[in-house]
Amino acid sequence: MSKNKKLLLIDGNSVSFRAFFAMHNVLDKFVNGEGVHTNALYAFNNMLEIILKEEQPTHALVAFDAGKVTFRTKMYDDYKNGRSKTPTEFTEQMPLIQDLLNYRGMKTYQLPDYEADDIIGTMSRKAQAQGMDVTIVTGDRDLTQLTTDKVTVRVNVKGVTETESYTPEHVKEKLGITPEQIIDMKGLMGDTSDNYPGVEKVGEKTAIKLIDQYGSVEGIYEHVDEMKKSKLKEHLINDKDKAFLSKKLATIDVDAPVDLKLNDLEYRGDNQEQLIQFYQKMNFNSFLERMNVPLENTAETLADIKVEQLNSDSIENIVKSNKAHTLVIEGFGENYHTAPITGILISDGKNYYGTSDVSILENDDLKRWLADKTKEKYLFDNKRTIALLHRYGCNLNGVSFDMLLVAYLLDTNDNKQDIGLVAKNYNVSLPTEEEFYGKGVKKAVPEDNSILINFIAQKAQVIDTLKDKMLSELKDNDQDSLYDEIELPLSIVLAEMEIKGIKVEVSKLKEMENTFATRLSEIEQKIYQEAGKEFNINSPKQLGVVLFEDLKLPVIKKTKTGYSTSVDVLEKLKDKSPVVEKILEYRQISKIQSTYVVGLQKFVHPDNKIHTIYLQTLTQTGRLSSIEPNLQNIPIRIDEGKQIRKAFVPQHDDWEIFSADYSQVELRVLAHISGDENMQEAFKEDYDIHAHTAMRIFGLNSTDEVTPNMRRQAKATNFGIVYGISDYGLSQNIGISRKQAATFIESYFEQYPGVKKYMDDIVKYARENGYVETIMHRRRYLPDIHSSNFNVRNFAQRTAMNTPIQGSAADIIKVAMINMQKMIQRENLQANLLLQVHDEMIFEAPKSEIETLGELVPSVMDSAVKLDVPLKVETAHGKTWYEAK
DNA sequence: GAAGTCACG
DNA sequence: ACGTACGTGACTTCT
Repeated sequence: MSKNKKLLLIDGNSVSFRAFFAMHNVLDKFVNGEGVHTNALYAFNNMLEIILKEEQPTHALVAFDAGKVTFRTKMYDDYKNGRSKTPTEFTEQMPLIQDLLNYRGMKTYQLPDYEADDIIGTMSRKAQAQGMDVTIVTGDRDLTQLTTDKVTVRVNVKGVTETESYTPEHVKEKLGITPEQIIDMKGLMGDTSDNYPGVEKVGEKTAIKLIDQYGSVEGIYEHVDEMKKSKLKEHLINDKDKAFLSKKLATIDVDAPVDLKLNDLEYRGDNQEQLIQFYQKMNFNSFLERMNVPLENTAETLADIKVEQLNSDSIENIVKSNKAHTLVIEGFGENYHTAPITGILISDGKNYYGTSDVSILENDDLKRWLADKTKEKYLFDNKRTIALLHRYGCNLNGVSFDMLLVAYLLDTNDNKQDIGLVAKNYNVSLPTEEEFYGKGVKKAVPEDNSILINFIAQKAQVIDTLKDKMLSELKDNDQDSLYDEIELPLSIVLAEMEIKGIKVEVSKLKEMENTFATRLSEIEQKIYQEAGKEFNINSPKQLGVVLFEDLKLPVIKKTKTGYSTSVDVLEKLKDKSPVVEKILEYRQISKIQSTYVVGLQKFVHPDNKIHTIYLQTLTQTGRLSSIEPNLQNIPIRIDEGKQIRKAFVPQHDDWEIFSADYSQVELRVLAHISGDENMQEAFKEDYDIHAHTAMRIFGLNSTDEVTPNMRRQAKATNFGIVYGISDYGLSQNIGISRKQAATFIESYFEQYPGVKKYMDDIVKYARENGYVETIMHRRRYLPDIHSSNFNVRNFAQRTAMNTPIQGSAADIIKVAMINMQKMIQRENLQANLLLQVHDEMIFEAPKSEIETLGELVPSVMDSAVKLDVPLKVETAHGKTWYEAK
């Protein structure tokens, strides 16, 4: 017996729309030869590949909406009104999607006056009546009302390649109602995106409760008089007409005049020849590869690169050439401060010279060429390359193209330090580091040397191939000066900081290790006594049992896996049992001990210094991050932890540590970009900003009346604003009620109306453009701003508010770092910039230079950029990092 | 490798 | 009605 027939129905409009936003961040990378965008087309096809493989349909249909006017708009004028207009980058792709479906052998259909839903509903019932199985694919959850034993609805989640399958059981499980009752639910709650009302104050939860009790909208109104007097009852009665209208609007027509026969929908697969031509026109290399079509310009040719030996003869050619060269210095191992160089490759785009004999780096001509800033070079990861070469006694200058930096600026999600991954985004195939070297225990350099050299030659070719395209994208985004004047010069500054390193007194750490060890075992014994047994205090699981089962303390918060034992919980239990305080103390000390006192020692090199690695291309906002070890989170807030800073010292006796930090930089940035006059005035007059805020939001006449508690609350509110405020978040942070927090926020926005306007405008900007920007045009794409999920969307909105603030502050200090390094050279100082911690710079310098730095550093920092408010800088110095604060 | 916790701005 | 602050990295436990 042959397998059962299966009909695949796709909601063309909703899936295309989701496909568009799923790949919105790569919009400009997906353009065909005629300048038409292809991102939605590409994502749609990806989805098709997966669905066709999984479903193996015998019949298929893709339904589209016919136009703006439908029987629903005739019923209700405002149906789907007020939607923001569809971007032209999207509409221009719709004909292409139709073409694609045609070549893939799938029937498409639309019907005047009806929406795609109705076509799908009607055909699903026809197919079901003939005993066929049906799968519906859509981005619209409302279609789950069509679910039956024979009909499965797959709704796109997170982009289009993943779906959630709805069967009647799954609907029941998720919502607690039957598929048929979904229209009752929609009738009661309405739909904001389709713009119909429902009953006031009734959302999903209330709607489901009512349906559970009365079965349907009709059932509810039969019994509405019996209901207890309540606001809900009033709303139900007032909005009765709306409920019935909305139910009608939500109902998919399963009997639309569709003139299609099931036989017309038989699916016979791709029209290979036309599809290949189409893919070629769209530059869809990855799909071509999957069809085993040889490509003109990628993998096959890359593998065939002829590499000549890099030796003194070839170096002669390189040195006398005036062409730009691509440079690959391959290191093996994660941390490039210790990793050996395993291969070197230089190419002028035509000839490839490579070797794994590192002694070539002793060649003076090569050394001179590398250091010559008039010899232009392209590479991937400037900072890493400088650091690797430095350990082999070579300097590097003249780099104009760093593919890693450019990729990150174009899209902060391209932040993996892996050229293979970046290449993939441009449809160029190159193995990733993991694919080439393997992972885990299998990770190794290939025994056959020529394989390695060939790999790094491929890297060089990819850099060369993509350079012009990436640089022109950069220009289109107006990001060329961010790259030329900030990120590229910064990569050199950071390399110098990492290479210089900061000196650490290991003896000091050893001393602390002993003290803390004794103290820890003392606390440990006391905790065991109180608990009445020995257990692993570091295990949240075991600790949870002791606190909440043995000692029966009240459970404040739960995690996915059990009881929460985090600080805020323990703080609330402090007065319930003396053991809680000891546990807090134990946690604090043991954190300091393991992460810092013991942890840092592992990173001290033979030169008695720690050489961190700054990740310049990781964060979504433009900040740096620091790893192996992280020197941006050395304790300061509590004194026991702050002691760690006594181990950080200058590299010479008679030198000091000097630190300089921006005061309130993020709020100043906010005052600048929001243009809020009241906040700008506060900074121009150099008021205490938190006290000033307190005075305003508490309606006082002068800052003299501000109590410390008011100032604390105002400070928290200022932070909250920067983070993209929510009343709940603020209430949790300062321990007030949610209502009070809401009042704070409300009066905050009254006092700083410009800030309110900024928050509204930036979210709107993100919705319209798909990204937000800093003052230096650093971009962050926010595809989630269009999410139908409330939480996901809200998170994206807060991010839209926060990123320009945090990111612009990051821009500012980056400029200051570059200018500072120039200043040190110009003034011929011995001082070294060692660390950056987001809003501060830490230097070491001879004592004799401290006074000069005290003048120079603040002036360089506060003039880094010109804002509408002044920047303020505070400095300190001392024998150790501890004292320089 | 995920989850929980906690260090920093 | 929904469930929260923004951005990071490292250590420990446990599956």
